[in-house]
Amino acid sequence: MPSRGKKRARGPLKATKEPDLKVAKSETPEEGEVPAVVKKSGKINPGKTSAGKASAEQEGDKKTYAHWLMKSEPESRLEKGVDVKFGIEDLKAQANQTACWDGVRNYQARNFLREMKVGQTAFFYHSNCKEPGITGIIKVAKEAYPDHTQFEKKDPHYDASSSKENPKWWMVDVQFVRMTKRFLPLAELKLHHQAHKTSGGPLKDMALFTRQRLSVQPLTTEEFEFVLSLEEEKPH
DNA sequence: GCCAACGTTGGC
DNA sequence: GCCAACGTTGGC
Repeated sequence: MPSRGKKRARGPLKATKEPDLKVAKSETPEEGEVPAVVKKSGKINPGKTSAGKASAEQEGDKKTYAHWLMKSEPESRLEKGVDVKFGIEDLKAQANQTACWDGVRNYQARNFLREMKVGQTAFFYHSNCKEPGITGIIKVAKEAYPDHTQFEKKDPHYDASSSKENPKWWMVDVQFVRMTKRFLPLAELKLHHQAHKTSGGPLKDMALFTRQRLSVQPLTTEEFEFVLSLEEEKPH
């Protein structure tokens, strides 16, 4: 498997301690949630209901997702002396066209990784590059398990504060499914997002724009299908 | 390369 | 527990 090119790190390499279950902040390890989307049942949380994020959906359960968007950098960039480049071509080059999605160091993204189920599909998004956008489709090949790179001192994503007994960071395996029929540029997606904000269209709340720096994000079925439908359209 | 957005850290 | 300083993400 891949032990080379890796996805992007994201996040603090130094986090000191896991805020475990303390506050209901959205990135709290176990309770992280997507503010824009829904809240969990009335268990923990509150403290301060507030915040206006009134959450949608009902009170009962946490919203679940079947589609995702995962960002990775297709162009070389050194992080602590290690190249973190991992574009879709790099995924295709792996045995079985499968790789582990290591290096995620953001609690909210980590929590989404843990929600993923085998067989679910995700868009492979190229970030921090000449042409940012969606380039292909991948699927979850293995559910979340501890990210080994957090224990490797040489790895750019090493985290001294984590332990094997209680790993802080997780990853999934993903497998290449296909390239999108055409590259779907960020700029084009953004045009739709903007238009949908007024028209109420499917991309009005897309996480790519509302949760800007999140490297692993969920899509609703409506969002996923709308984006897929763009494959058939003319480039914008 | 610049820099806005935003998550994390740590002083108080 | 607030919040300013700091560091990272990632488009442009």
